[in-house]
Amino acid sequence: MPAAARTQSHLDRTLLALSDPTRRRLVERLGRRPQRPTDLGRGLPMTRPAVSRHLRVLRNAGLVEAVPQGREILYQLAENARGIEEARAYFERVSTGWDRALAAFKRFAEEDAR
Amino acid sequence: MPAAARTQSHLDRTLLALSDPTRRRLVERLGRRPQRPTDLGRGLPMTRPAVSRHLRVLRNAGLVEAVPQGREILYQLAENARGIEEARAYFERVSTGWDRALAAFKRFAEEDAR
DNA sequence: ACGTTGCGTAACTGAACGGTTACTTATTCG
DNA sequence: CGAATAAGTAACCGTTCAGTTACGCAACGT
Repeated sequence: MPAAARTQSHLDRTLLALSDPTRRRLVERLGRRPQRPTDLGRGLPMTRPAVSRHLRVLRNAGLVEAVPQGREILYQLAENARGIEEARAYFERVSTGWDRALAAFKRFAEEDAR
Repeated sequence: MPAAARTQSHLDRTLLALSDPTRRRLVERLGRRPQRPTDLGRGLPMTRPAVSRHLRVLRNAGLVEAVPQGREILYQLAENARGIEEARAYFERVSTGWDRALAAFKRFAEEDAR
C-alpha cells in the first residue's frame, strides 16, 4: 500500500514546526513584537518566499497568526497557542518520568545482579 | 549553491525525533522497561526494519541507547538525555514568555487606540 | 492612472523521510 | 556442524521539505 493519508496531531505539528532553528528564530522575533514578513526575514540567509513558507508552517501549527493591515501583513504570536502548552506539558511529563524510570531500572538491575 | 552540509543542534534532533508519534510511542514503551526491537515493534503497523530505523533516529538524538546482550539488543532510555532537558527548558521559557508577550502587545494596542 | 511595494503562490530541484523487500551478519541451540 | 533467530543494512520507491526564480495581485503614493 503506497502511503496512507497522514493526519497530524497538534503536538506533531508543533514539534515539527519548532524542530527547525529558522522557525524557532522567527517565533523568538515575534516574541519581541508583531512584525511583517519582510522584517522577519531580515538577516536570514534566505529569500522572502522561503520565509513566507516557514510562516505558513507556523500558522498551520497554530503558533502564529497573520493580521492583514492594508497592503502589509502583521504576524504575531497566536492567542491560543495550544501546541506550546501541550509541548510544555509533554516534556514536563517525560522529563520527570525519565529519571524515575532510569532509577527503577537501575534498582532492578542491581537486584538482578545480587 | 547546492545545499550546504546541514549541522543539527541537540534541540533540533530532539524535537524532530519526537515530532513523530511512532517514536514518541517507542520512548513511552521504553519508559516502562528496556526492551528488544522486536518487542518494541509489536503491535505497530510497520515492519521490523522500519522500527529499526526509528530507533536509529532516537539513538542519534541521544534519547535511547542500545545495549547488546548476546544475539539480542536491549534498548533503554539514555542516561544523560540532554535533549529532553533542553526541550523542557525551551518550552518552559517559551510558554512563560508567550503570555507576557501577548499581554504586552495588547497593552500597547490599547494605548495605541486610546 | 500608473508605477511601486508587500506578500503569497506556482513550478521546479535536490535532499531527506518513512516505508517496503531482500540480504548479511552474529549468536544461540539441537 | 547446521538450522533458526535477532538485528541491522542495502536498494528502491513515493512523498514531503526547504530552497530557488518567476509570476500574480491587491493596496499605496504621486
